[in-house]
Amino acid sequence: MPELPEVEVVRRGLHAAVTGGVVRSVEVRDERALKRHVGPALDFVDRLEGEVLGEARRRGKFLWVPMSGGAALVAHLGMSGQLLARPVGAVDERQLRVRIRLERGGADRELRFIDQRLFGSLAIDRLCVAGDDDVLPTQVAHIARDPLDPLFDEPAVIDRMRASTRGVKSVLLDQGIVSGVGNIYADEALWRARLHWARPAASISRAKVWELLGHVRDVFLDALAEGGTSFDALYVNVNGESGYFSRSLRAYGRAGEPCERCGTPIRREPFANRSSYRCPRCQRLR
DNA sequence: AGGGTAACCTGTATGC
DNA sequence: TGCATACAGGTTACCC
Repeated sequence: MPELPEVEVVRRGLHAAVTGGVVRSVEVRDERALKRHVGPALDFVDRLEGEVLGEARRRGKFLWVPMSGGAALVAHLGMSGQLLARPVGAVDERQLRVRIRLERGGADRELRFIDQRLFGSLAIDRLCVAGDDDVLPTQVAHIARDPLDPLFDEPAVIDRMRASTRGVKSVLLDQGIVSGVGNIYADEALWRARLHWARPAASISRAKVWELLGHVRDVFLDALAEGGTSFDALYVNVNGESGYFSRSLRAYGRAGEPCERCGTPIRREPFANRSSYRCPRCQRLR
């Protein structure tokens, strides 16, 4: 569920809530929430306890918090993951999977990982130096920079996208080419660019792909300004608050509603075991 | 190479 | 009320 804007909202919240905290204890209530951790739950707990948490970082949809010992606490929210900063003693959420008790400035609080569907997970991972001198957790090394990254190499990404004969949406969702885009924002950017999701990327002009990436960046920034997209209580920031960008969606989830440009009803179509939404008039194949 | 599919999970909405 | 089905923001593996 959470795509770049939602994950970035969480990252900013983590910065305010946990940076500088010392891990006092860790409770793993469901080991399935450690899917990305190499090793048993006990190892996860041992490597986390006593560490001082640094400043939260993000690449694409991955989050991590560097720790004093040199490793990092890595999080991916999957479809339904949440990271919440809660006071000690607050009532446990139904899907609370991992509880991390922190001490900061003499006060205790909890960083909680909640995940309904368990496609997200936490892990302790070591940091490595990736291609361009970037320090990343090893499991994040294959993730490309996102369009909001100051070092995003736009001409190189345009080349890579146009080197593919795949459908343009499939390329947008490929986190190894451009990261942070998921099903919602792919459909929104394609609507803004008037492109059909199945259009082969290689058939789109350089200028048009450049425009498309501009729309991806714009829709990310628009969503960020609204606190992200929440359809229900599944996506919330670290304080448990929803975002409001769902009001501004123009394609995603709007099947049957008139396109804001031309009035034609938005259509839902099967795509890669999920759904794509497009305007059948503005976003044609040829 | 890249598409289709399934697997990993739980919860909600809908229809009968 | 119950039951069956479809669907949901992601990622990865495997099979053609």
